[in-house]
Amino acid sequence: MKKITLKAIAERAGVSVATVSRALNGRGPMDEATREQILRIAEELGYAPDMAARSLVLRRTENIGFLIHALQSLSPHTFYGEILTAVERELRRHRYHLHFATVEDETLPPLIKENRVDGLILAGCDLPPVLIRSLKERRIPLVLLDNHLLGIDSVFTDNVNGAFQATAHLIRLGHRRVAFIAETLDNLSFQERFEGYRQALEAHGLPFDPELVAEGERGFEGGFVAMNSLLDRARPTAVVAANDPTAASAMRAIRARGLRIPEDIAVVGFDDDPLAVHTDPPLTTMRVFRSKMAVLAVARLLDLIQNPEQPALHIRIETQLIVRQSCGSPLTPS
Amino acid sequence: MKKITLKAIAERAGVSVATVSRALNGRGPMDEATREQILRIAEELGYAPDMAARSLVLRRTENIGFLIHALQSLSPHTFYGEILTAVERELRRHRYHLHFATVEDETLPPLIKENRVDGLILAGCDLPPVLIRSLKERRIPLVLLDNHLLGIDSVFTDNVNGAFQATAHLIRLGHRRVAFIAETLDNLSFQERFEGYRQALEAHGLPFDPELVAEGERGFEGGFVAMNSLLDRARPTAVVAANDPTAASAMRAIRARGLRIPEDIAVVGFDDDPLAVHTDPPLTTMRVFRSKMAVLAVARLLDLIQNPEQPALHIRIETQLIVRQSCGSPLTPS
DNA sequence: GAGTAAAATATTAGCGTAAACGATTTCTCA
DNA sequence: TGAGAAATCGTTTACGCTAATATTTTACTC
Repeated sequence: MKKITLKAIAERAGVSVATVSRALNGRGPMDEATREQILRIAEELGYAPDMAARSLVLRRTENIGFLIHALQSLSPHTFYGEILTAVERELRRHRYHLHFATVEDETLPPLIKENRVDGLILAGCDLPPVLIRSLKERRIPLVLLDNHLLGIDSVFTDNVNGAFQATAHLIRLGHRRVAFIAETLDNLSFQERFEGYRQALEAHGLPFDPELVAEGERGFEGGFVAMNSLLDRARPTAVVAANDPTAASAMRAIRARGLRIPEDIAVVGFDDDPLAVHTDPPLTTMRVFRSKMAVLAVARLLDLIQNPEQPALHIRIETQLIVRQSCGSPLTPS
Repeated sequence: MKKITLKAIAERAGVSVATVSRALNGRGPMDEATREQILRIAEELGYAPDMAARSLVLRRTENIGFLIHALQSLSPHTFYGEILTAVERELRRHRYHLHFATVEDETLPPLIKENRVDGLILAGCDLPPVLIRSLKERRIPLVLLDNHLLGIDSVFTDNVNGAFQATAHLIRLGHRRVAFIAETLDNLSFQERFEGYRQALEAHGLPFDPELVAEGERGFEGGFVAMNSLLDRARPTAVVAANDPTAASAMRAIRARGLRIPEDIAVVGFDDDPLAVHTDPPLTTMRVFRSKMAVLAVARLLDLIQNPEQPALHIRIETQLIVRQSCGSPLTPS
């Protein structure tokens, strides 16, 4: 089966390749009859332009790179999986394609230098800023997703305000000793959520007690570790977890000590991960709009590709409190 | 910043572009001194071959397509996320790149006709066989991952034997009324697991009772629906779930009726999804080797690209029983 | 040191496409 | 009808690279 090229169509239609190219791309005035005939033949032969030839001459690939830190791939929550598929869906709608790549350090991934992509979506706040800066210097259009950095376009979740609301929810339910736990604070999102937690305490006139803050370790059981070390030294009546896996993990630590949720300790998570509905009791959490982030990031990136010289835009998306049973419902306070 | 091409290097080194190309690709005999000089200059200038030009002439892209049914992206379990990142890691090791695409129906995804990839990994058994066949007819090297079909290379999990073992585990613990639930049986993997369940019953001399089989619906709450409808008409002492999310969901249905796990009903899942450790009690399940599948599929695909005319290979990977607390431990039988 | 073999490098062609430019035909209107 | 404008289409070039072929340089033999 030989490759179907412009030439093949040209021969069949008895015209030159340029005419075929013009007909297919709709450039310049043309005789409607011949255009239709060419389109018909192209359809018949199942023609599709060779991407290599096309991008060689057009200097663009219609590929977008989706970059994520390799760390995240290990992370078992589906956060970036959902974002990835949402980004792909949106790109497909615009006839773009998605290159998926992970980076482990600060070295430039090969797809950049090799001109494999027209732009980049950098997902997550674990990508080293040094890498981001050096990508920016190469003047590749790029958008940060779920991350932000001065001078670079970004679409991200309002973590500070989200954590504020989560904490305020607990305070409204009457809690006075509210703890904060995270797998790690070596992560911008979690730091911001921590900040939101502190602001909420302050706004409600509650003292900040460092004893009520615990860090665990990276990985799925980070929340378990954090919660245990916290319970070893203090006894909060409520816990704000930096994300849902951490919360779920912490819930296991709480129950392992014979404490009840939410009666003894209320728990609120963050992200509205699918697992939130499966914990026992189902987890109250802050919903994060992954697919909305994806759509906005793609739109921004495509705009940036068309028109590169623009001031950086920072799009912040608010979160939404999803009340389940892990804090006691507002109707039946714990 | 102008693009760094072979020509630029050639001019700097005072040789022709062909020599530079040969030096970089290591083809043909060369003066060691000039080769080293060329390599040095290329390094200095940060040269990387333009992928479009390269693949235009070489007729290959060093891109692999990773295809998945759009349905799966909605599915919140991390199964294919882990596989995806494992595939990407393995491809990167071989200096290949990954194109991520989802399909919603049987139409050929554009990346095929446009020559964007050298080969395909088709992940999951939800991809329409019609589509798979038509891809095969285009003679694109491809490997099925977590799926199998006669005449097409595949790497997949031994679902039948896995479910057999899961069921046998329950029977060994003394259970006689063992149920089977799935989100849907409209899926090869789940059908095979169902088959393994039946075979285990038969092998242990237990009758097959259709009353003890329930299907739910696609989506995260499928297990909840299935378990409820099952409990409405029957009362098993143990349940085999087609996968972990289904099991987790079913556990909620069981507890919602005030029944205890594993004392009243034992539960075993499938996949060893990360969430298995977070359920209460932690879920006994069959471990599936995602990253092993990924590595094998990539190896097979790259081999197939180099040497297309080979008989199809079918690589089946066994599962492993992971005993947690949802069945009662073998040491403390329920 | 001439003749030849071998090694090293240069020249050329071509991959499939789009765009610039040029050539031809058709149309418009005085 | 004829001149110019407009429409239509063909030719050429360029994109950056590799492979095939041609040419030069070097090395070697007697």
